[in-house]
Amino acid sequence: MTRRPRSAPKSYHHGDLREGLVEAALAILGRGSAAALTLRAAAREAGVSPAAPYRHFADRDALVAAVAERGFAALFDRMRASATRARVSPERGLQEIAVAYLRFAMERPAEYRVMFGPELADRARHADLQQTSTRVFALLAEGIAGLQRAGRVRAGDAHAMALTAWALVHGLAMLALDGRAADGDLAALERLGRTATELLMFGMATPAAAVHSPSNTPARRRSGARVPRQ
Amino acid sequence: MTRRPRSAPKSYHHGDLREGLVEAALAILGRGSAAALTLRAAAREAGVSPAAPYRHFADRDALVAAVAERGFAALFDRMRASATRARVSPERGLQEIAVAYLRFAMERPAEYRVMFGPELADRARHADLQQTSTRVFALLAEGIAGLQRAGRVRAGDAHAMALTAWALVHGLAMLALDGRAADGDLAALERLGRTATELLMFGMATPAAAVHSPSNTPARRRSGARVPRQ
DNA sequence: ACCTGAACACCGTTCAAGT
DNA sequence: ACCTGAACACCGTTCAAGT
Repeated sequence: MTRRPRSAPKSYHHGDLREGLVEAALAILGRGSAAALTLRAAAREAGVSPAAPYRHFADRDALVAAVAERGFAALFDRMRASATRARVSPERGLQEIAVAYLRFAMERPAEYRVMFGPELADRARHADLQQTSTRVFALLAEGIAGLQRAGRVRAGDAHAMALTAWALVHGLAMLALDGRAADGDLAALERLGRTATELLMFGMATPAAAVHSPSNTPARRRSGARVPRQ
Repeated sequence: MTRRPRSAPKSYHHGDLREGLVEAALAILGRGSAAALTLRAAAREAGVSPAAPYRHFADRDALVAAVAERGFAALFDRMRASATRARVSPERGLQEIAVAYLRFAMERPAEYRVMFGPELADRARHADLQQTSTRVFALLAEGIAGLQRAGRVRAGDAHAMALTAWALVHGLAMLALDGRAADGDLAALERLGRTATELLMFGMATPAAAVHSPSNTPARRRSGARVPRQ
């Protein structure tokens, strides 16, 4: 958001260079890997000199952050659309959010990698990015809070639960992009995503163990009524 | 593994240059970020010319792969030690594996990032890395298979379950390194890790919902007896 | 067999200069 | 106000040459 502070001044020969550089970066990511995304390559793609980007971005990381922010905004839209589409059951809705997330990662792998790449390790530098990525998390947290209100998810720290859900899908996405899961097969990854979210919803433990085992009862109680704040 | 094919020939002025370069790389990662790890910097640190590394590594990515392989080996040792230490209950053992994993990521953040970085996207190029990282996964898969044999974890695809567990802790580690979880506080991350693994073990659903809700029953059945292979 | 020195193309970034 | 041209330090990589 806040792409430009004031009105859009169609400066620069071809329009808005800041926008043009982000588009160029997305094009580079779309056809290559994250390593190909250099400031100079983006400038070339946009048809300007290597120094021109510095009028609009403090450094290379700032361009990367802008691209990542675009990515999070697109991911947010996908997730929300998917959630409102799947009105079968609340649980199903959360599951479809996860599937939409994984689909995004598989369709735009280089862009997804950049969204979580080391360039943005100190995220305080990029306020817009921080804000947009937080919206993705908020979507998950709201979904879980809604399930709690509906009595479908146990009481407890919705924040910790949402982080757990995010970690799960993000981890699956990364393992898939690394070729460690689903082997590049989108349908397989979607199945794995549904399985994983079901496991998170209903647990891996046998129903008998969850009820009778002495070692499980306290753990279960802790993860329920008073999940520790993180 | 297979650090050197034949006997260790103490060539190069200071010993074994291949080994020296890996040590240098680890030192660089230990005091800086992943961006500081360049071939030339590693060569400088090892006291050789910029071209010398090419006697031992095909390119920069090969050095990164060797460093990552070290990381996975160290992570494997930590996880296994932690699992054998926590002999309280099998579930507890799995939980302690997760905590050991998260602790490793927090203690060696740059190294952890390199282990999952984009440089190693095509992992087929680095057979040793592939093999060692697979051992980490196998440790999780064996732990879950053991829980299944003990009747503590429901029957189903142990491979999918292990991938789910790995995705969860890997996702938590990444979110923590990105400052999105636990805010740099190791103790908070350990709590979050225990909470998350408990949620995966016992589920987020209310016990009532898991048993009575009509929409959950088929889902539960699917995630249990015959989890789809991925 | 292993390393050095020099070189090439490329990158991030800066800065004076142009319009 | 925005962009160009030239420059600097740095990087990955190659290759002839040294020992």
